Amino acid sequence: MTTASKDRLRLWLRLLGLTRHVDGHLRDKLRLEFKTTLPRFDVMAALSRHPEGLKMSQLSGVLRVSNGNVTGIADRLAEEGLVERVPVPGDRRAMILRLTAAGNAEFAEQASAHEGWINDMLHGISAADARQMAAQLIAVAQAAENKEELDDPSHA
Amino acid sequence: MTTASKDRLRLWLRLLGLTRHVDGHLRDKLRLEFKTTLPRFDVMAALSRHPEGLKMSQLSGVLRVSNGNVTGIADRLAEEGLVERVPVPGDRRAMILRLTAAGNAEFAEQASAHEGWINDMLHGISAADARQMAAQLIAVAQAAENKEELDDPSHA
DNA sequence: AATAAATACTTTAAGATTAAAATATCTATA
DNA sequence: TATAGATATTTTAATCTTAAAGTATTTATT
Repeated sequence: MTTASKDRLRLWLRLLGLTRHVDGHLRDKLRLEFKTTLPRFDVMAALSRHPEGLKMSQLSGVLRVSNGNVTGIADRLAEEGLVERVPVPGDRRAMILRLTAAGNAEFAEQASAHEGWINDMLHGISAADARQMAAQLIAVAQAAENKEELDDPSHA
Repeated sequence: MTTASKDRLRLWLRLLGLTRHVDGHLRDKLRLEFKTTLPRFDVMAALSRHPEGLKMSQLSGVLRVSNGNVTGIADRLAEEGLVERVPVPGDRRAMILRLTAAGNAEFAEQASAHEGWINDMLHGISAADARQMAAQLIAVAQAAENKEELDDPSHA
């Protein structure tokens, strides 16, 4: 292919390498320090942003994972008393998932540690550089999404 | 925490968001166009860079995944005749995994498509910007790794 | 040579993930 | 009011993933 194509491929491999590295470190930390996993953390983080809870389908939408996936994670979190399923008045098909008091307390500790781990790992980047790179990544992501709309107008 | 810490956290979330987006798209494409998966592609890509083959342990080292993980993927690729296990002369514990002729041919097609998909998705970035960002990411990754050595000198 | 320790790989158990099928319920239409 | 279609969730089957345990073989020590 073109050299531009190779440059973009190399960028992707760097992006993937760094993300996997940080991601793996976060998983290790969550396992060792909190006996939990990143998917569980992600579910609790989403619920934490919505104290009134989220319907299962909203949750899988926010997290961009399948419905069935959330079912299993919610089951295990509920077993431990960290989340609870609440019926939705007026719609017996739906269930709202929300953090329990215990879940809220547990997540507060995890979230604080999580921010600290990332701050440690990315400490080599100044705040200004972090903001600049984040802005650049937004532009990249938008370019990627625009491309997909051209390919598949159903998402437009 | 500090605002710098929040800036780094936001950068991480952007990085993760873009990576997951591209990653998901690649998985979809591999499934729909080649009836395969990213882990299988990764194994074949590693073997493609080593035509003489790799020992199972070398392969899991290169891919940074567990030994048992590679066993299962190799089993399925071998069933389809894309890779083969070759005994290592002088060490009956070890096995070398390498692409078959069919595996080589199949991977050549997949790799070419793969580069094209990434080029399409990242088309919004100029070649120069791609090189610049890749360099920046290398610096970030190195900073992250140096930090870990300070924490855990066993990796030094 | 015998045995202890290390190495290479596979197996197992548990969770994560998806697509597709199955259930249950709701909504709209005939 | 039937009933057909849509929606919300769970279940199922397959793959991926890891840590830990298990098997086989090699290497080092006594």
